[in-house]
Amino acid sequence: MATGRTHRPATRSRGIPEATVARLPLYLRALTALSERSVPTVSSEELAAAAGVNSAKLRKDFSYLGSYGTRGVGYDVEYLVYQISRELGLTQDWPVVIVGIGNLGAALANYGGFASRGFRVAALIDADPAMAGKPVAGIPVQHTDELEQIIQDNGVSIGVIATPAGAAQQVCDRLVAAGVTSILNFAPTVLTVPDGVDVRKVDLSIELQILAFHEQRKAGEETGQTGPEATEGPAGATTPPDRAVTAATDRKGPDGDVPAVMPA
Amino acid sequence: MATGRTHRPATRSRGIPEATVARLPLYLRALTALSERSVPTVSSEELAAAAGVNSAKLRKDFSYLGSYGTRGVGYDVEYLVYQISRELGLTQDWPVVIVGIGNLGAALANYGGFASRGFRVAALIDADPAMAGKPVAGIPVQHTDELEQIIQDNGVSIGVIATPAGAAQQVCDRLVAAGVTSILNFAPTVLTVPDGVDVRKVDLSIELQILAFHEQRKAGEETGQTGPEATEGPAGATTPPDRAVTAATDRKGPDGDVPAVMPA
DNA sequence: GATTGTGAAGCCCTTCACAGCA
DNA sequence: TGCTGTGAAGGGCTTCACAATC
Repeated sequence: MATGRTHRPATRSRGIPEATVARLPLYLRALTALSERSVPTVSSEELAAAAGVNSAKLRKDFSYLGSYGTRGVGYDVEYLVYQISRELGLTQDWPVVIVGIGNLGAALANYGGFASRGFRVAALIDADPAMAGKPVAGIPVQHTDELEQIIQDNGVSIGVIATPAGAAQQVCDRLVAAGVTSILNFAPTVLTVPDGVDVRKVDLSIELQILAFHEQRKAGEETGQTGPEATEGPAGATTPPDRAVTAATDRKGPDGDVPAVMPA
Repeated sequence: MATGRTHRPATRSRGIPEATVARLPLYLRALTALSERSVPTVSSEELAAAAGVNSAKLRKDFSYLGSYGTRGVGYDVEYLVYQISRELGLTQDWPVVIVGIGNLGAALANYGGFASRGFRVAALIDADPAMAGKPVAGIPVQHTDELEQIIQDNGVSIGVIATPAGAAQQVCDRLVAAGVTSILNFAPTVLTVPDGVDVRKVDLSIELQILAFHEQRKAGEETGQTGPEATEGPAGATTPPDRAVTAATDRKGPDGDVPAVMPA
């Protein structure tokens, strides 16, 4: 998963666990696909397979929403689509602004998955005056100066930040001051927000780094190595820290088997 | 955070918890920033603040890597940067291919965060013949026909899928058959892969849906409502399911207090 | 007979609080 | 004295397994 969690410890609103909330969109997508194929009912086993989870988890998740299934039969697809949509708040219209219309911002503006889920791109905002008026995904880009006005005029409560890291906090502050209370952050920065504002973060390079970790592990297993400790010291590393090769003491890895260099 | 977890139950490689692995990139980014400002040492408290976590968690995380700090002093920034980089496997070069060069694929190709972390975009691949040869982010796009050859020639083990949902599984199969063992999936589909292949998923619309859930909750609290149950029935909903308004039985929400309609 | 809904058990992760060390 | 490293406690999520229900 991309990363992001809120600063607040997990509101756990009305008893629905965060982990369950995070899976509801998955179920919804699988159900929508079934609905389009006019499938009337589905069992927890089938739906779980389509959503990529196990069936016990799915049933437990649904139990937090209520008793929406029929024993011996399964779940009514249309009914469940509606219940989940309602629970997620997708039965209402959510105007969204995207700030930072670079490659990523444009990709987001063009992303069909938003409109089909009750999200409406109310405005695209960029700091570059040259962008102003240029249409992206059929929507003219507006200048950052108008940010506050746009938020208020459209009653926007969700903002998407796709600016460079350096501008993110400032944009965030302005969004929050103007009334936005939920932020989806694509900039590689930790945003500071007041209580009551939710931030979720999507970090492209973090996901790759997690994959690299496991990939490295696989390579090690193949050759009988136990892990990165096997490649000892900074020699051959792409970023050897010079300060690290000064004093040497007995530093231990978690297995206590590999001495390493120590900082001065 | 984006979502994605692997199908396999959490490799927990060499005793480092998944949750810790997922935070290492955050620490690394914060440390890199300190390093650029030539800060020599940092305490768990300071670093935790910069990374957006609490200090106990950070110390616990680092304890899985080894004893890399100095009591009474803190952590040596350069040394820690190196240790974490090594643990994540970033001291080696990871050639990556991006498949699907639409808006998102182009954004990814241009994303600086990759190159600076040991990831090298080895090739851009697209199914559209008209794209072939066109440079994106300075790299000429190649046609899907050459996928297998590219993977093998470059020893690629990590693939990024940024195609439409319909093409994702097929691309995934070909990547895996050609030798890719880690996949970062941006397409809104559940990918099926053989054992030994890791998949992480980043889903843009899912993140927004999770925000909408909490946003709705906030709105409910303000007006004294308890939650979505307060708006009863499909009336006024954007997607009212017709099948849902036929038979009515005593359906209960989790609090057992709100009757709802039921499928036929 | 089939499938849901759910207590109970187990696991993993977070947080606490303090011993250990520089 | 100050800060790390970590056992222990606590909490949340997943999984099991079966009673309840159609």
